[in-house]
Amino acid sequence: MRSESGPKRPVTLDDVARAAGVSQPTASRVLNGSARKVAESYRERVLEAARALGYTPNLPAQAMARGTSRTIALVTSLISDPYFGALAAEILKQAEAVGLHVSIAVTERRADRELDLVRELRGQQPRAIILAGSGSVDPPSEQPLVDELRRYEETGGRVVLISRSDLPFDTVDFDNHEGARQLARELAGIGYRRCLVLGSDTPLLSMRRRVEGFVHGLADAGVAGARVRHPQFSWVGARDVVLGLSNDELRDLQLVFAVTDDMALGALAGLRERGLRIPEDIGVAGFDDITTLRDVVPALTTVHVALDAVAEEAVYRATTPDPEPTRRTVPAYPVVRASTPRLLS
Amino acid sequence: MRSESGPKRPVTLDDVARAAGVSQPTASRVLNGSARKVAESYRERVLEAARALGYTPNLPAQAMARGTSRTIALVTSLISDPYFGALAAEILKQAEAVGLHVSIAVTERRADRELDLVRELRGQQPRAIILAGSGSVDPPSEQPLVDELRRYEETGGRVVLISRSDLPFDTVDFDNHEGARQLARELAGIGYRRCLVLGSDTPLLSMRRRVEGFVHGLADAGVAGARVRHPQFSWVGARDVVLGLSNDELRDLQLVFAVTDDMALGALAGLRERGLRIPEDIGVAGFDDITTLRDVVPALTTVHVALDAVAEEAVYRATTPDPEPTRRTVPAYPVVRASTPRLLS
DNA sequence: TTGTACGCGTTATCAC
DNA sequence: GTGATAACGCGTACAA
Repeated sequence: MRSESGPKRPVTLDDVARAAGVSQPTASRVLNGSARKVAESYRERVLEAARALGYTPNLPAQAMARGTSRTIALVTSLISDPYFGALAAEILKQAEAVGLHVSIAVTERRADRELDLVRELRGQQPRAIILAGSGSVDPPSEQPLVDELRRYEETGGRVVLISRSDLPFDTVDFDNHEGARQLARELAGIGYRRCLVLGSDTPLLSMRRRVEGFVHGLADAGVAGARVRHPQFSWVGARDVVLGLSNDELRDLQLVFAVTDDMALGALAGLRERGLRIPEDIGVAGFDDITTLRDVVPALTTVHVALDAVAEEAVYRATTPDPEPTRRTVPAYPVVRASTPRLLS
Repeated sequence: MRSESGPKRPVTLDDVARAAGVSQPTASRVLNGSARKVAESYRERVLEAARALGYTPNLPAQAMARGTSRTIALVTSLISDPYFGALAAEILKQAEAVGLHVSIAVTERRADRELDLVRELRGQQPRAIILAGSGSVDPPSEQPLVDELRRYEETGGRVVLISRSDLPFDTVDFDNHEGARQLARELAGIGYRRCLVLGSDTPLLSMRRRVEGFVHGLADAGVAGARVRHPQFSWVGARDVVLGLSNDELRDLQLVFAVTDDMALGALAGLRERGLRIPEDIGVAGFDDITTLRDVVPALTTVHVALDAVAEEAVYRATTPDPEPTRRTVPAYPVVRASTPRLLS
C-alpha cells in the first residue's frame, strides 16, 4: 500500500534554508554555484539540510531566474533508423559530458512537423537547438523555418545543423561528396565499371551529393555514364527498383551503390530475390557504415562517417557563441569489404 | 552577416497582451486554454498579435505557474543499442501523440548513474519518469533508487518501469519467461536437443527469466540439461564464449540460444570463425526481434516483442493516476526463421 | 466577461 | 559574508 498522504509539496530551497537556519539566498549560493563565498559553518549546515531533505533544484525555476537553461533540444528525423539512433546516442553522450540535458523530438521526415517542433521547442527555452537530418535541396521552401530559427537565435539561443547544408546557421556535416567519390575511385580501381546508383526521391541535399560524388569518382577513373535511379528513400524503395529491372539490365550490372546502407541492404535483398549471389554475381555498396550491420553477410562495403566527431562538434558549437555561421566538415572515407571483392578483368 | 542587435528578450504574454490592447490574463486565457470565455473580438486580436509577434509560451514558466509540466523523462540504458533505440522511438511517438515532450537520459548500464539521473531528472519537474531496461535481480541494492522514486511520486509524479520486475511501481514488461519457453518448445518440436544457452553476467532479472523460460521449455518437451553459460552481456561476450568452446563441445551442439539478438549474432559470428556453417551445421536463436536485423542471413529465429504496445502502455500509465502499483505484461512469442531449420532426426 | 494582485522557486542586486 | 527585495513569465483566485 502506498502512502495516502496526498501530493506533498516538493522540497524547495526555502525549506532547506529554514532547516539550516540561514536565508534563502545563502542556501542558493551554497547549493548552486555562485561566485560569492559562504562561511564554512553555514556551508556545512546547508549541505547537511539539503541532503537530509532530499533537495533537488527546480530546474524550470532556475531557468526562469537565470534566463537560461541547461537543456538542448534535438530535432531528428527518425530515431528508430539505426543511423539517426547512433547519432542521437552520440549527442546524448557528448551533451551529458558537459552537463546538458537533451530533449528529443522526431519529425518523421515531414518538413511541416519540423517547423512546428522548432516552435514548440523554443518554448522550452533550451540553450541550443540541434537539427539533424533532413535538409532540402530546395532552400526557398525552408524560409519559415529559417525565420523561426532566427527568432530563436536573436533571443540568445544557438542553432546547429547536422548534415544539411542549406540553411544559414552553424553547420556540421560530413563530406558526402568526397566520401562517395573516393569510394567510386576505389571500386573502379578494383575493376567495377557498370554501376547502378540508387539515389533518393526526396529532395535531400546530402543524398544528392552522394550521388554526384560517386558519379564524379567514376569519371575520375575514366568510367562514364553510370545509371542513376531515384527510388523511394527506404529499404523497400531500393529493393523495388532492383525487382523492377529487366533481366538484361540486371545481367549487365557489376555493382549497385545506394546512398545509404539501409537502401543498400534493400537492394541486396532484391538482388537475392532475383537469384543473384552477392558478391559472386554482383557487388553492393552503401553509405553510413552503420554499426548494427556488422553481422550482415557479406560484410558491406560502405563509406564510414565518424558520428562521434560529428556529435562532439555539434555539441561544442551548441555551447559556444559564434558571431558568424560556421561550417565544419567531418571527413568520410570508404571502407571496402567483402560485398565488393576485386574483379578479375 | 547576422543581425548585431544583441540578444533580444523573447516575446512574452505581456507583449502580446499589450499589442492586443488587453490585459495579460485575458491573453493567457485565449492562448493557453482556460475554462473561461473571452469575447470574440478580443480573442481575435490576441491571436493576431500572438501570430504577428511569433509568441511561444515559455514552458518553464508555465510549468512553474501550473505546478506541472508536459514533459516526461525517459531513463534508458543505451540508446545506440537497436533494441533500446526502437523502444525509445516508440515512446517518443506515443508521447507526442498525447502532446508530451520527452527528455532522454542514458545510464550506460551503471546502477549508480541511474540514481543520479533520477535525482537530476526530478529537478526538471517532469510529469512522469519512465525507467526502461536494467533491473537488477538484487532488489535490496536498489533501495536508494526506490526511495528517490518514492519521493518523486509523493510530489505527484508518476513512475513507470519497463521490463524490470523488481521495484514497487507501475510496471510494463513482456513475458520473458513464456516467450523463451515457447521458443524452446517449438525448437524442441522440430528436432533440437543439445542446446547451449547464453545468459548474461549482469544481474538482470529479465535476462535470467529468459534463461529459465528456455530451460523450462526444453524440459516441457522432455529435453533435459541444457548447458548454460553467462558471458559478458554483449555481442563480444557471446562470441568469446563460442570461441572458447572445445572442438568436442562444439561438435556436439545443435543450437545456440542467446538471451538477446545482439548476443545471438555475436555467437553466430563466433561459430563462423570456428568454421561452422549456419544453419547447416548448427542453429542459432535470439530474443527481441530487432527490426534492423532483417537483413542478417540466415534470418534469425527469435522471440518477438511488441514494443509499440509496450510503449503505448507505458505512456498511458505515465499519464494516468493510479493508486496502486500495477503490472501489465505484454505477450512475447517465438518467430522461427531460417537460422533454425527443422532437423532430420 | 475582464482586470488586479499575488504566488510559483529561483537568482541577482543591493544595502547592511 | 549575509539577508531583504525585486525580478523572471505565467496561471489563477478574487474583485470589479
